Amino acid sequence: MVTIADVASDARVSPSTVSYVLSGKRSISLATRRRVEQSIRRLGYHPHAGARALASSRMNILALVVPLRADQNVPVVMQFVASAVTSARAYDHDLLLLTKDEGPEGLRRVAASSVADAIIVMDIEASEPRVPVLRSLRRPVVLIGVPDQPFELACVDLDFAAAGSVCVAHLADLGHAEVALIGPSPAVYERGTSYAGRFLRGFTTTANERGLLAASYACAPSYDAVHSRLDDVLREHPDTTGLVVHNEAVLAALLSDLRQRGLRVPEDMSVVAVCPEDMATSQAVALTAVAVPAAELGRSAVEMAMRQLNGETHPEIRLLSPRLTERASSAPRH
Amino acid sequence: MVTIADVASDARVSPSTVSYVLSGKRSISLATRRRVEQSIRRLGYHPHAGARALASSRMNILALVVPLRADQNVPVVMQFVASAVTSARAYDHDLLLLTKDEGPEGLRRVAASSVADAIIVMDIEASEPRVPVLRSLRRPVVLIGVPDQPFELACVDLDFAAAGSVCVAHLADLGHAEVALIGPSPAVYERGTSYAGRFLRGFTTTANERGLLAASYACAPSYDAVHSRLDDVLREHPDTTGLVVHNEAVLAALLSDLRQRGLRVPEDMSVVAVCPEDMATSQAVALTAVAVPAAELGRSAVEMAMRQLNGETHPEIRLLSPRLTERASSAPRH
DNA sequence: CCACTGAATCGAAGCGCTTCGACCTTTCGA
DNA sequence: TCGAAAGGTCGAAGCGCTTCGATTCAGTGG
Repeated sequence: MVTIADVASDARVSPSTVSYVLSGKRSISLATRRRVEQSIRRLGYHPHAGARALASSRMNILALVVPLRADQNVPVVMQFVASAVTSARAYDHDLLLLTKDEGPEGLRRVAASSVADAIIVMDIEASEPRVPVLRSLRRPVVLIGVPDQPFELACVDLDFAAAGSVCVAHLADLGHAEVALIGPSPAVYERGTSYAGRFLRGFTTTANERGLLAASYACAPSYDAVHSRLDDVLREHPDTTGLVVHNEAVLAALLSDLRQRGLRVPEDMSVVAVCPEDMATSQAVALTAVAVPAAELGRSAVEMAMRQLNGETHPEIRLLSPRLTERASSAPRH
Repeated sequence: MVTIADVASDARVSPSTVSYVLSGKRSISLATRRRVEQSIRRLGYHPHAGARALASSRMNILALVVPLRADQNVPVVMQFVASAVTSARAYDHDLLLLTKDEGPEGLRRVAASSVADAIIVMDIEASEPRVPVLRSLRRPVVLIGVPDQPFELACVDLDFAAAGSVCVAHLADLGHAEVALIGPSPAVYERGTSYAGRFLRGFTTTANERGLLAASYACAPSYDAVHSRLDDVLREHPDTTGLVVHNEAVLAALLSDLRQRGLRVPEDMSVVAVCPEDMATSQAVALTAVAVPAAELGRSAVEMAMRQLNGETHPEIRLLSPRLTERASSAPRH
């Protein structure tokens, strides 16, 4: 194994000088720096992560806690993970994956053993039970999602209230008067996942403000559930002409069910979704949608973690503004 | 921070004794062991990962290299990742995520800096360019997929040749005489991803053996592509009554397109898929399918990596046998 | 009864890195 | 011309852990 001592003797400087070249924490003459860098390249030197961690108490690893229940929003999670790992690398950090299943003990372990310098947690519930543990870790933490009581923890999320609002507003602008929300599965509401409620609130509030009739339905991710929810909508509110779908998993099923009922999108029914961009465009009808900015969330989360690691400690709550893109699935009301 | 010295003095033993209690590498009297374990719990001691790694040159971390191109098989990747991280934890290891984008330099970095003790690589191509680098790392490596020249690297994969064979055999057993394969997107074939070819070979060989007429079509993951491939099939082979679909991404589109053509599944057309179990059951028609055993692959890969870390070094190629489950989408030919 | 063996424990030497203080040159302002 | 400041480099002290003898003490067979 190539050590810093090997590099040092190759470049005829002391190990500490090599270290300073690497970290930039002291000024080094150009000549020396170049000599050292050359030795590093020639020998293929990579600092030993453990040694570095021991000496500096920085592992250069971020932990990311993901929900691995077979939720249907798997692609979104994946997109998020992808963006987080890429962003982390941009800060010369690696990404360690933890599952929600490991529970508080897993968080404690990872923090106490200094495997990870900071922790990013996805899938935050309204009354998130992990908040106390996370606060006790004395490590930077970033939550993806906003619990009711974030205390001093940093959070980042899509502004779901605004998203709900934007969807309704779009339909209102198109002249629709009666709309319905097809929301996440009942399980999500029961779990008290915070975004579901926030979206619904935005949806309802804006519907009221704009004088729309608005109903809302939780919908499990299955063809059957979609079918009965649409039955409900059309029975209870037969004049509904706009659907807001806050449930990626049922989009395909919903479109196909509408078609089978002879309802054309957007002529007979406008559909506005909340889903990742590529999902919106890959449906049978390109969907007008508020994008779930998974990649941006991942980037933000990493950035906020790094900020904290560098001592800039404003426990910030960052809400990303929703952006609605008009596509083929929404049109003025007949 | 709680160190091993704290535990040692609390339990009134030397640090080395604590270490031996933890590692079990020397015999410790029951009384002492208990005392130490109690101190550990009471103080909430977790060994410092860096220090441990420095002293033992074991980081207890496995690296997993995943493809993060927005492939449509994202859920499969995720399932795999989930199973890998869970399995790794069972061996007291953590999982570090790397992207394919990091390239050979990333692999070298992770290996040389001892961040990861072993490396698992997904998305292996037939003539996998990373094989040389991986061999040079002098670390345990496990490939998910089998390149043409695996040299001494361990591999694990579904036996795709057998899978192709099983699908055709099933249709043959049901009396179908003319079948078609809807394969992965042309991009996959071009990339020379190894499983595509192996599946096709199994499919073709068995079709010949059983005296079936068999055609095969690459199919991009879009509604349009599916539509034209089905046009092709029905024009070139109008008597086709069985479809083997080796392309998770197009399943939904394919079923919906068949329905629009007035072709009923399975009465007019039997469909056999290769896809994850939950995907097979969540379609409009429950699909007869060979399951992609993502979870089992993840487990195997981790297990093989751990074996190598423990010095049992048979560079093994493990092929998991396909299992076909009959569901509603296949039936005897009319 | 002695020499030996094995079990249980300890002390100390690193593992490879960062970082602090010290030291030696230059440079520069007074 | 001298002293101070700035720039550049080095040596050594850890960081917290594992592991290799060394040591002690019982028990054992001859």
